[in-house]
Amino acid sequence: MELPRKYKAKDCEQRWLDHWKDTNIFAYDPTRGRDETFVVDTPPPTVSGSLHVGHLFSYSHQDFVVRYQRMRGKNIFFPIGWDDNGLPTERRVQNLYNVRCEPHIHYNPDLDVKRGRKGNPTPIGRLNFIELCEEVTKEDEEAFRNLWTRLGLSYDWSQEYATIDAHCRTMSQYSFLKLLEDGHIYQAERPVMWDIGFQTAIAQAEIEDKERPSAFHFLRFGVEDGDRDHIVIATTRPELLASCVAVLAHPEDERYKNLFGKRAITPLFKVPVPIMPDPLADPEKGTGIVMVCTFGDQTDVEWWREYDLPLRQTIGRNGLMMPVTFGAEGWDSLDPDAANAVYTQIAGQFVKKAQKTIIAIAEETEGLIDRPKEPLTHAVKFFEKGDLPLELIPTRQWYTRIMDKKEALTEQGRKIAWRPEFMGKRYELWVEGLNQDWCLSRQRYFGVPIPVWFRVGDDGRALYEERILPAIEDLPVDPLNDAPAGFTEEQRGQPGGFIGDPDVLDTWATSSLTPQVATKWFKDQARHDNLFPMDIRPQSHEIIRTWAFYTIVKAYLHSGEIPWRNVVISGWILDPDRKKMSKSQGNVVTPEPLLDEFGADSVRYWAARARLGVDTAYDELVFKTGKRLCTKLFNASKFVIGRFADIDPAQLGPDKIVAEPDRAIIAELRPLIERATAAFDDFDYAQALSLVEDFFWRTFCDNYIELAKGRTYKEELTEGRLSAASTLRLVHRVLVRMLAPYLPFLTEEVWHWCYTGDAGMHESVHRSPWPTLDEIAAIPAPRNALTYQASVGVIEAVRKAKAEANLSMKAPVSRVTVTAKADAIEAVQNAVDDLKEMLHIEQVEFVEGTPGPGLVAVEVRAQ
RNA sequence: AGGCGCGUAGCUCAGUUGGUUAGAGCGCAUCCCUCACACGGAUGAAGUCCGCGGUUCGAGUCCGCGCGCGCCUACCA
Repeated sequence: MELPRKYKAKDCEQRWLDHWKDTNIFAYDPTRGRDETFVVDTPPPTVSGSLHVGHLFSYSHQDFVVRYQRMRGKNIFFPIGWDDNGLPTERRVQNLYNVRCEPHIHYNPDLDVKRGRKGNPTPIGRLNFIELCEEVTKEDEEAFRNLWTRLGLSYDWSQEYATIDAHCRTMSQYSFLKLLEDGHIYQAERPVMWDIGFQTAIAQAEIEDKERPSAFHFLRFGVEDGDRDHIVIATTRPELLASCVAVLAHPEDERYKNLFGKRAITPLFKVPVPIMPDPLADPEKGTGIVMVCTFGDQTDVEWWREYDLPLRQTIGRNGLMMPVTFGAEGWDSLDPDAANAVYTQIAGQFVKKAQKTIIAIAEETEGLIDRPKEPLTHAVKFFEKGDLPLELIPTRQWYTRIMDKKEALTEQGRKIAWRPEFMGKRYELWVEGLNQDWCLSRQRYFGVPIPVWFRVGDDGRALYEERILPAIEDLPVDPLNDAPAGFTEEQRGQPGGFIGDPDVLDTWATSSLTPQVATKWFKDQARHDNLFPMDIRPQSHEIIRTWAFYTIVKAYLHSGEIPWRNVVISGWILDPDRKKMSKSQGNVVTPEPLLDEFGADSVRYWAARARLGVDTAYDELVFKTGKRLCTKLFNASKFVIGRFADIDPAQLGPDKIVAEPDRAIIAELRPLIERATAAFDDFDYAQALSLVEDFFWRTFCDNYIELAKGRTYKEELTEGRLSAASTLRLVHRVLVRMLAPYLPFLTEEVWHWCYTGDAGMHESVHRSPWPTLDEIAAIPAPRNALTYQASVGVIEAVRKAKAEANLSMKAPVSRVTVTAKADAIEAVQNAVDDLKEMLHIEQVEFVEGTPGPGLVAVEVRAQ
């Protein structure tokens, strides 16, 4: 056999990708039982995001585990999907085509917008917008598919899905209807966390706190019938003054006790509001007395509800101050004209601008500001994808009831094995801190439509209590485009007719169903039952509160089960300064050039070196180390195979391993197999790699091959030569398999040089069995348990002597004296012929004695 | 503010359930072109295992306290 001289990753990668595809070796076999099947719930990456070196990292981690399980004989269910619905895609399309979605515009089948056009955004209809989203999504998916393929991820590509495709829409809508039917979903009109930029409601999981500079403004409020003429209230949001509906202080607060029951008069707007005691008012904060607005924060909402306060909304959905008339119903004022004169100045302004205006007006008004403002920094809630502070805006939204299930959800989390274990804590902490039901509806376009219509009353108004739901077999539906059964499109929006719910579902409403999506759930109940709950969910830690959480919620609500038995958490790739990689910081490393430069195996090696859950600084040296390992494996394999290639395989085998040094190396192999297997069973691929790599390089290449080499050069097929050849073949075949999960391309290449036809092995290394102790059970242990260790002692001593004498390693040595205890002497004697040949020693002398530190003391005399 | 994790050689990190002299890769120094590999090999220098206290015959490993870093959760008067 002619083996290539140098290893070039590129030359073999595409070849094996094609081969694996042709032979379909990664396909799931639905005929096999659950107990012999390993089921993975893969995270569908957001395809509108950029390809990131972190993708290579965490997706490799799944593949190590999966390939190991496959070699353990498991039938692998390893689907992959793409997460494409939602805001990121919408934003990308808006930027790419410079368009704006206007839902009222009709569909234009001939719409032709070009990318990169400058100027004002072109308004286009909803369906056109969705079409563009789908188009972009397709392209993005292709880029991801290419990268995932190049990395050698062993997916069953026939299970591919996209979270916006018809199947996922069906699953997601089915889930919604089921939960609605079971009473877990409800619709309500109430204050909700609202992004004024994207103009949509969002859920608690999408909120991100950011520290922002702000300031306390100390405003004087009037007091009716009081013993004083004013109270001072500290506020960071003076622009909400017009929304003030009450003033609260702690019941025990002596400063304000006597004011409870009286009314305060808001400055500028002169609105009388009640002064009430409430234990939630913190005497330490500000001046200890707080104005309640509709709505400044979550506590305002609670107070508003508890005391049944009026609603005075001033911030609109677009973040502009709404038009308001004082003196009108609900907008009482002691001086409506003055109030309106002030409000007119902020009406229509953006919140932030309105704040400045109000402050300016206040500053000009005599006796309003009590003392200079006090700068401070505080946490402000943002939508994770937005850059404007969230507002609490009363709107009609759909919710999944979860607040009443916190205990049960915590319990579910405890049934799952989190790896590393402490990651389970993050889940529990999140569940503990839940403060609102899951807001499901989004006022967006590219998403799974909420499958609900409402009847329209004779007065032309929507009757939100009179829902029309689709039949399950009609899913997926688009209520804005499809008419419900029994109606015609002409009745849309007409009195006595219907309207479609205009909203789409939170992307997590669909992403939380990836197990059900993959199993096909109610569409193929038998398949679902055979796959669910799944074995593992690999993911990274920042989506514990979203993806893991919501998936656990859905599995619990739908089937009372956990979705998977293990959650396997990958860490993050940080930049070399240990900062998070992000597009905005410009420190993102793109993956393709790395694959080009180092090859997929080397990149995977880099990923494999990181332990589960541990964030890892990006370090190119590790790629180089990976490449070195590949080169070493290539060269060693070429050599090892060359040492026995011309011997009839029938003459080689475990029964031919008779030489003591050979049996010694086999003995070393046992703990390796045991420990690496245990590590892998525990999802600790990094530990397994470290063990295998160390054995391969140090034990096998540096010592054993050198030791046994001499015998393999014998002319005759001596017992010693056959023993060495058999050992090399056996150990090498074990190591290639143990490296296969990490280096799938190179190991497959090497495998095909030699082992594809072996009994008990598979044509592909990736379907061949992971090494077990059974394979070497028949090989007796060496007579002396110290043989390997004592031999290495001699090798190291002689090498050291040669290095210190600046000699070549092949320089001859006339005599070596080994001082050791009797059993170690015997051990060395068992390998002494190999040692002499390897180290070019003429004569070895043994002296029984105490060697000092170590097993053997070695004295070397050069020639 | 609470919770979690981390702190080991110049750098990046291992360290199996507590056990001799704490390891690897990179880097550094010296040497070796040995018929698989110079993308290699040999040898070496280099660590108060963050600090203090405790448990133990024995602690990098277990416990307590402290310091530093990171993350999670909370924090909008």
